[in-house]
Amino acid sequence: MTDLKLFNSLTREIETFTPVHEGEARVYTCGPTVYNYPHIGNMRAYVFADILGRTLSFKGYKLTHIINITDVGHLTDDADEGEDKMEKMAAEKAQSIWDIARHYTEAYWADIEALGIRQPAKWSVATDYVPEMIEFAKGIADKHCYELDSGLYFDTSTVADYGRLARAVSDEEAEQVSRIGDVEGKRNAADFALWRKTPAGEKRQMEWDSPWGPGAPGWHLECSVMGEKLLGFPFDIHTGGIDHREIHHPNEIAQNQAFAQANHGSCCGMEGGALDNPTNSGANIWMHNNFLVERSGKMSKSSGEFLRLQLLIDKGFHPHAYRMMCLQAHYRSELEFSWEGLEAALTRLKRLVIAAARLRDADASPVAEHPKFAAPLAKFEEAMADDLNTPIALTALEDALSVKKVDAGIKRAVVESMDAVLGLGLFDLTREAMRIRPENAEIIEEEIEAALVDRKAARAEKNFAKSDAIRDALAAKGVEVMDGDPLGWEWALSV
RNA sequence: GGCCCGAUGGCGGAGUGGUUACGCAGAGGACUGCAAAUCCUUGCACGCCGGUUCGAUUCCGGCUCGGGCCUCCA
Repeated sequence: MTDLKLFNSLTREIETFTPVHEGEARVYTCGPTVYNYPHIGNMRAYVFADILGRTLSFKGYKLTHIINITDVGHLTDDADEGEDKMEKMAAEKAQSIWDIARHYTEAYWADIEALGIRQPAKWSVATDYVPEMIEFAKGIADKHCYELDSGLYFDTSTVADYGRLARAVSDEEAEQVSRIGDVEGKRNAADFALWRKTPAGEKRQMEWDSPWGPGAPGWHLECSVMGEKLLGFPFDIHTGGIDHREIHHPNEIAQNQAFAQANHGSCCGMEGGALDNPTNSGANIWMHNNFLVERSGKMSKSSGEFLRLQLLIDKGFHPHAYRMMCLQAHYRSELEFSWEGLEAALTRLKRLVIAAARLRDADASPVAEHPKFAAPLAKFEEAMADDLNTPIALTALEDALSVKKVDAGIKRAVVESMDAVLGLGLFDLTREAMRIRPENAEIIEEEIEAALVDRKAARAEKNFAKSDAIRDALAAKGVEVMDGDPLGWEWALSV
């Protein structure tokens, strides 16, 4: 089998995947902060992580995948002060912060399921790990941290190669032009809080006691702690959105370096914990998916249409159309979102489902070495092994489906094996299920079926004027009639 | 101001030092009462200026334009 090659953001190079533990793959994915609904741009990260996990499984590795749920700790505005996002939303909604977290976690999980994303081994919830975070912070506090009125801060000058992941330049080299008011007393502009003290006289909904007083953990601590607790240092792959490459992950790496120095005397075997050896970062490979963008700029929750997955469904799109859209682009490329593009993805998906349906009655045979499938299978494997090149893998799938004069059982087995990696669910989807009623549809299915009965009668009498009138009337309400198709009719999407 | 990325046909989007994927849309055909759906076939592109090279869309430099990050964000 072809070696799996993955792009490591830390080295900025394609590397061959070599597991830390023989036959295993341990993956940590930065998950959502559950203070609001996820938009479809957020979800690209989890489609990507899912594809990575499926590929590792396909390659035969025993996968342990962790996705965290951040239900504490992120602020609304500047680096270390300002309102907590969670607390702010709780106040706005006049709900308990815990209710807010549960509500948005469930909304996120609904999207995960709708997109056919496999369940991770564990959803790790940040607030379940606060004692461990405090222990972690205590362990590195002496050598790497200092205390200010607002919290416990990490001194980024105490670890080697700070900011390597982001290709950041150090304070001395760069004229820091900060757009934010800095926290008084910080030793380096990049220093960040491990523990945020609750201001005197205030009481937060979420706060814990600590050696530094009551407060809440800093935003970067949870991932270091949960990664180490659940997967061990070093683990194999850490994923997240490309935005994490600049701040969150460099800080996480700095914490990991400090942790390893404190616990092992050196960082995972390397003196000084230099990042020339990625192992010292806590994970061997750091992977980042690029953004989904739209003409108006980055996905936004505050301006314009809030692009939730549910909005796509309300407009008549099956959620897997969005998955298809993601798969058509490489995860490291920006992907342009448009409704037209989503329609194109839906059409492509429908045609694949139709092709798969023709194999539905065939029993999947073992994927015997069949000469006609050798090329598509090889193309598929090479594409996925080449840093998860799903756009090419998709064409291999289509190549396999278009092989002529071949046993359907074998074809089904080949297609299933590919779809297990891409996760489109071709044999579980039906065209009927993909015929989603747009929220603004002016007609219900019963009326359509009734009209089609009348139309059929008119056609039998060769009263084409009448049958065409019925068809036009349906078309006016967004229904497309398809005589030669078993499905009979379809919503004509227009967004 | 600093760091970084991108520019491929109508749209989306791969990839490559020499024959330039694929999808959607378009065109033609089969099928249909006519359409639609489906199937088959198919036209169309590598931002600009230099350089390296026998040869560049692909490598290098410059330019223009666009975008991201430097503040929580997938």
